[in-house]
Amino acid sequence: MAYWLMKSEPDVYSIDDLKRDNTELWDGVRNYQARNFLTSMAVGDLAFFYHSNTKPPGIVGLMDVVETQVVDPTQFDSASPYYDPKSSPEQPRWHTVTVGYKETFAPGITLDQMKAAFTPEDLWVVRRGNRLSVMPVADAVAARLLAMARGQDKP
DNA sequence: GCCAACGTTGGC
DNA sequence: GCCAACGTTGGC
Repeated sequence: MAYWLMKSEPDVYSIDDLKRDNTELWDGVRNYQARNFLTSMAVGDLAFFYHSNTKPPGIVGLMDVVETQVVDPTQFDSASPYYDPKSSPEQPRWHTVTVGYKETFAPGITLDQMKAAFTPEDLWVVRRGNRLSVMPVADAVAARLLAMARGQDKP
C-alpha cells in the first residue's frame, strides 16, 4: 500500500466537496509525470488531499484510491478546459483514478508546518517552485504526517 | 534537436 | 496582483 499527495484548488474542488460526494473522479490532470503517478496507483492506496492556491495552503484530509486506470472523459469533451484534441477514445492519453473520502484533518497541516518538519527531498510539496499536482509520499513521511494530523485533532 | 517564447502553477 | 519556476510549443 502506497501513499500519495494530490493537489486541488479548494475553489475548484475541496475536501468538503469530496466529503459530500463520497467518491470523485480525479479528472483534469494534464501533466505526464503526474499522470504516470496516477496510473501507478493501486486500489487501497491512501492519498493526502492538499489545498493549493488558498490561505494557508496545506494538507486538509485523507482519501483512498477506489478505482484505477479510469479514462478521463474530459479529454474528449471539446467544451471542457481539459479537452485534448490529440487524444481519441481508441487511444486515450489520460488515465486517472477515482478517490474516496476518508477523513478531514481539523486543523490541517499547513505548508509552513511541512517546511519546518521535512526537507524538500523527503516531501516534494515543500520544494520551491514545485508544480507537480500528484506525487508519491514515502511511508515514513506519511506516518509522520498522520501523527501531526492526529496530534492536532485533539483540542 | 535546439532554444526562445509563451502559458500555467501556485506561493507570497 | 506579482513573479519565479518550469513544462510545452513551434520556428528554424
